[in-house]
Formats: sequence, C-alpha cells, structure tokens
Amino acid sequence: MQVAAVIVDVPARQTDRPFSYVVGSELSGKLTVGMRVIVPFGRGNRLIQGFVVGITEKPLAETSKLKKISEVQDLTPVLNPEMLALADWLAATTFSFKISCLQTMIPNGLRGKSEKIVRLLAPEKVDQSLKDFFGQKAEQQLQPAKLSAELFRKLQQARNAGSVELLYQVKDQARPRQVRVVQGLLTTQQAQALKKQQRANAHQLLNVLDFLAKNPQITIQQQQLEKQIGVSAATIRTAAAKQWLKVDYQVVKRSAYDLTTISATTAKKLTSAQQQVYQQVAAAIQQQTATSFLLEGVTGSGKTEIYLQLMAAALAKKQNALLLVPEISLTPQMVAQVVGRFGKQVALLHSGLSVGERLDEWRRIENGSATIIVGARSAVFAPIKNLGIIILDEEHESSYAQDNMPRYHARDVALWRSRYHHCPVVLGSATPSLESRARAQKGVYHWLQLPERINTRPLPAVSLVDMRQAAQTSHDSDFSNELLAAIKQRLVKQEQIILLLNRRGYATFMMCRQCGFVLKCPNCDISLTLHKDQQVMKCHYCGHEEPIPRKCPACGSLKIRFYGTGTQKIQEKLQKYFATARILRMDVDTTRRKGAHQQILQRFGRHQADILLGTQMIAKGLDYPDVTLVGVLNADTSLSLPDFRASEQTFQLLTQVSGRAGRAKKEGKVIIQTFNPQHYALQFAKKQDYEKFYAYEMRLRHQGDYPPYYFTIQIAVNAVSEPAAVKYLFKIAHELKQILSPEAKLLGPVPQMILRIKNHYRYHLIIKFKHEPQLLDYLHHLLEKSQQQKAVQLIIIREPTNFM
DNA sequence: AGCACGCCGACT
DNA sequence: GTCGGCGTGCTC
Repeated sequence: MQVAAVIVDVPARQTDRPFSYVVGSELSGKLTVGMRVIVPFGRGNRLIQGFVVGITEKPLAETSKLKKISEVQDLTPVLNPEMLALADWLAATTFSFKISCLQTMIPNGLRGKSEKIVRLLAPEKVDQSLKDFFGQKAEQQLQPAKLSAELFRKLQQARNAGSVELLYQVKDQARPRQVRVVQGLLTTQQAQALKKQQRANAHQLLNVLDFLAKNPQITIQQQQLEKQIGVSAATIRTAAAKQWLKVDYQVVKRSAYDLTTISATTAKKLTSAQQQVYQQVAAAIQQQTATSFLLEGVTGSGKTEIYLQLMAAALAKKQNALLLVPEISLTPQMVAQVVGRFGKQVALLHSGLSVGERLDEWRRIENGSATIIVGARSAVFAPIKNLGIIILDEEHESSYAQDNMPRYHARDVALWRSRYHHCPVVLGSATPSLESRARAQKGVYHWLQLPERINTRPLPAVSLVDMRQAAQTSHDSDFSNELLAAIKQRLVKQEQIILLLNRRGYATFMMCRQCGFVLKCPNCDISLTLHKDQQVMKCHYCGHEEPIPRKCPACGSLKIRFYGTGTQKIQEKLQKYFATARILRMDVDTTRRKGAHQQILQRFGRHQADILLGTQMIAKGLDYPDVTLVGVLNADTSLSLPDFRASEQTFQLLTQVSGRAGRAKKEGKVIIQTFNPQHYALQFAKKQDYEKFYAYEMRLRHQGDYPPYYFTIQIAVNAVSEPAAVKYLFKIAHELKQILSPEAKLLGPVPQMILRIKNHYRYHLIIKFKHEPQLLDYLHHLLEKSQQQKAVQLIIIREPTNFM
C-alpha cells in the first residue's frame, strides 16, 4: 500500500511535521513528491491543502488507521527536489514552519483557499431565520465572521440535528486565463453567397459576413472581433447559431510587461575596468563554480551592463539566469533594460503583478520558456532549472529580508542555490552591507571593485548644512536658505530636484501646550501622526485612525499644536515658496494604489514635474538626466534610531540618494541638512567614501561586539498580559545563561522600543555570540516547548535587521 | 488554525 | 436534570 507523507496547511508548531495518508489505488502512479493534494484533517475531517514530501510502500496492516488523500491538485509537481530540500533548510535555519516555507515558494495563485459550505438537507425541519439564510439556494458559503452569533448557533444546532451539513472545499486562487476565440467556418464564396441572402437592415450580421469573406477560416479573440467590426456579443452568438463561425475557449498567458513599448538594445562595449570584472565572473560561469562575488561599484559605474552581459554569457552556455533587485528598483527603467536586451524570454516577478499574471510568469519559468528571471525578494525561489548565474543587486537593501514567517534573507537563499547549482553569485552594491564587505575582506567572497563612474563624471558635490546655524538666518525650521536658493536656481534652469524626507504624514505628533498631553494610539504605545489630506490622526503601526482633535482631549484647552514635519507638510510649504513648481509626492500614502508608484516615476521621468518629494523609496535606482539637485531635509531621523545599524543605514541612504544627482551631462549637487554635521556617517557620506566609512564603522562594531564580529539572535515575546510576557522571557534568559559559554553576551530582557503594538506587550532579548554549538538545538527545543505557552507568542529571529 | 470533547454555571 | 458557556488538546 502506498503511503504519502504530507505537510498540511496548518501553520502551527504542533502540526509542523509530515502526516501520513493512504494513496488510493485510483491515484497510484499519478502521485509524485512535490504535488499539492487535498486531504481530510482533524476530527471534523475538514479538507485542507497539503504538499506531498515523500511516498513510501507500507504493509496493509499499518495503513488501517490512516485517512486517504481526497484529491490531487496537480498533474506535475509544483515543487521540484531542489525546492523541497531548500524548504527543509529554510525551516530549520529560520525557525519557521515547513508549510510556511513551502507556501512562499509557490505563487499565491496556487495556494489553496479553503471554503466552508453549509448545505440544507431538511428544509422542513429548520426555522424561518435559517430559511432566510439559505434563500432559494440549497447551499451557502459559511463565513462565521459575517454571521450574527444567533444565526451561527442555529446553524450549529441544525447541523447537530442533521438537517444541515457542513462541506469543505479547497480551491486554487487563480486559474489559467481563458478567452473566447472565434473561428470562421466559411469560405470566401460561402460568405459572399450568404451575404446576398441577408436583409439589408441586419447590418451587424452583414458586417460579420463581410469580415468572414475577407478572412476565411480565421481564429480571432471574440473581444477583438467585436471591437474591430463593431458588433455585439449577441450578434456573434447569432452567427455561431447559424454555423458561420464557432466560439471556442483558449488559454492565454497574461503578460507582465508590454513588449511593444520597449525598444531593443544591444550590448555596449565594456570599459577595461568593467571588462576585468566581467571576465572573472564569466570564468566562474564557464567552470561552473559556486564562487560568491562581491561587486563594489560606485553609483554610475556601469554595474547593470555587466549584469546583462553576464546573463548573456549564461544563456550562451544554455543556462538560465536570475537577477534580483529591490522591489523599488523594479521600475520601468530596469525592466526596459533587461527586456530590451533579452526580449520575451524574460520573466518578471514583482508585487505589482496580479495573482494571475504572477502565476503565468511562474509557469513560464517552470516550463523553461523563460530563461532570464528578474524579480524582487521572493523571486529567489523561482523554479529555475539549470541556473548559470545569480545576481543580487543592491545587496545591502533591507528589503531582501522578509519580516514575517519565514524570516529569510534573499542573499542567504541565493547563496544556497548557487551551491546547489554550482553557479556563481554576484552581490552588487555601491555601499555593501558591513557583513558582506567583511566577508570579502576575509576571502569568503571574491572581491571586485569599480571605483570610477563610467562617464568619468565626478560624483556630485555634497554639502552639509548645519541646521543649528541655519535656524538663525532662515525663517523656516525645515528649509535652510542654501537649500531654498538651490531649489530656486534649478527651477529657473528647468532642471529637476529630488527631495528626501524620511517621514510621511503631515505632522508627527500632537501635543497640548497647556498640560503636555500627547495624543497616542489606543492600541500601541506610539503617538498618532496627523494626516492632513485625509483629515485624520493615524497610527503608523496598526493603522488606527481617529478624527483630528480641536481641543485637548485631557484638559480641554485649545492650545494644541502639531509638531514634527512629514512629507505632506513639506509639500504644502514647497508649494507656498514656489507657487508655479510642479511637485510630486511619493510615500506610502500616495503609492498604495496598484501602479501608482510607476505612474509617479513616469511623470517625473517625462519631466512633467519639477520636484519629486518622498520618503526613502525615492532613494534607489532612479536615473533621470535632468535631476541636478538632491536635497535631504533631515538626515538625523535615521541617525538617531536606537540601533547599532543606524549609522550604516544613514550612510547608505545618503550615498544612494546622492547618486541620483548629475547622472548625465549636467553637474549634480547634493545638500544634506542636519543637526549633527560632525557625525562620521555624514562626513563620510559627504566625501562619498565607502571604504573609509567601512573601516571606521568596523572599529566601532569591534569595540561594541556587534555584527559582523558577532552573530546575533533575537528572542521576542508578545502577549496581551504584560507580566506573562516578562515572566516567560526571564525564564528563557535564565535557561540561556546555563547553556551559553562565557564568551557569549546576553542583552536584556528589556521592553522593545515600542512596548505595545496592537494591544500586545512586547519584550525581547538579544544573544551575541561567536561559537555556541548548543544554542541552536536549545532554540529549536524552546520552540517545540513554546506551544504550551498559549498566551505568549515566541519569536526567534536570527540576525535581526534591527534591534528595535 | 479549527474542531470536538469535557467540565462548570444558569435555566426549564 | 439539561443547555450551552468556554477552556484544553489533538489533528495521519
């Protein structure tokens, strides 16, 4: 008897293991490892999705207690052996559920959606309210959240009495798209003959015949036909009834990009510096070695062209290539470059696609018709066979780390896949993460450098404006005179300006000047931000909204004021200073709608706006020749975060955004406003000297025993009851002290930066260590045990990207 | 997660 | 004595 090991779609510690199911004889030979199945689970035998991870032969006696697989969802596996092995590794290293790992590897469209359906069996036995619930239908979808408690109870009673039954269904979220196609059944002569018989007032039908006469035996999409000859769907139906044409269904691929809008490009000649880099990686492609390269190249040094040619080298060897970029870089510019070079063999995976588009792109990769894959973080799981090269651009970007389960880092997954495929990895950045740069130092990564810009244009001049002094001469606490003057100058010259302010909303908090009351979120320990355009006070953590107060909610005083500056307020001020300037604002609030993001950038790119104002999402990958001024309104926001990476992140952000100025022939200028002009991160950013920054920061990390000198693990607990959270975490800390060697360091337990979010109290501790062979086992054991702690949620994060 | 079982209080 | 409240524990 065949028995399948199935990972079921119940993301919980207790179910995080394979369950055995009998493979019915009707499925024997059809079921293989990596397929999705639907299985009954639990006492109620509700149907849920699962993944087959193993098939074994078992004696009949052992299978009697097992349930049977209800259904197979796939003809061919959706997960190949590589992906299954990767999922195992991912679950173990990130302390995640196996099912969560498997689910992140497949497109959302293939993820089963569970539905509950109630069916009325004995209409005569139920009361009026249930009859109303069912209406005319015998079945209704059951959504307990939408039902009144009373109706829900009645349904339960009816179910116990046997007059209603509960059914379960699992469906795919997306299916291949089918369109109606029309096929002509007439010859030219037949069409012409029929045309004579038609009455003159049936002009729609005559149109159809005309068309068929001109295009005998054609196949065309019905929608297209309707538009082309101006007839309705009803007319087509009539024509089909008359046997003039046949209506059929055809599967069409949804496309992630529009080839007609992209012009083809050819390989550019590499400079000798580029050539050197190219050759070293190309050699690794040829020899199929899993070498990891760190490509450190200043902004504008021509990394992208090297990437394109390396991917071409892999293609020439009949291998495939994967290019990962931060989501934000997946702009039309980037897409145009890759698609322009490689055409329709490119598959694109990013969050702007619909579920169906994503599914189709994924299928194209899986069946081998796409050979170049460009995508954001999750594209690292693209089911590419025969990988020749993996490139991870802007390797320092924090968006490569997923912040919910499974908490993986795309860089680590890329390195794993490179080992599996024996292919090189290129990690590219102008400002590598300290971890990667340190690995290059140690020889773990092969270090490649491009220290010069390709057009030999100098890097833009960066000046720091001391806002403490500026406050004495400027009337505006947000703008120095220097910055205002520089903006004015560009506007006169019709050049473009990018302004960065790392804070959205209008004002950051509301305070009463009478009693000092600050308006806070009721669910989180954080002040509410004023959003003037929506006329609400908003919590940036849980989304809570409330009206803007007129008077102090505590003392009733009218002396309330809004402090701090967000993008909305700056936009308002800018418009006041420069009445005719066209300003675009780009932050979470203006880009929420699908495609809004691209629209804003396209408008700016076409020079339909003069100033682009935004949060850090504007810092990366934009390349607009008319931008000659970049202004950073307040460099201190990211600097003052209580995180050991604050300097690194500030340096990276400032360097990235500086790189947006003066990309083409015109000279660029960068103005950074700050209250800490002497801070080393700003000083090195001014000089745009990554290497010096690296050396300096590494010294500090060494002194403070921080990464990359130490590994870190964060243990966080979350609970509605604060004492419960504290007690549990202290118990863990106590146990840790027994296990850890004297070299390891334990920080905490302490409350997290924001103690309470969504009404849960949050505490955490940090372990810093170099070599603790027992630690990982203990942590796995801890998670195993944590299921008993029902009221407290335990989260273990390896190498957390921030300590807050 | 979600469902059944089981053990307590408010009612016919 | 029963219904139905929610806490507890298991799911091939």
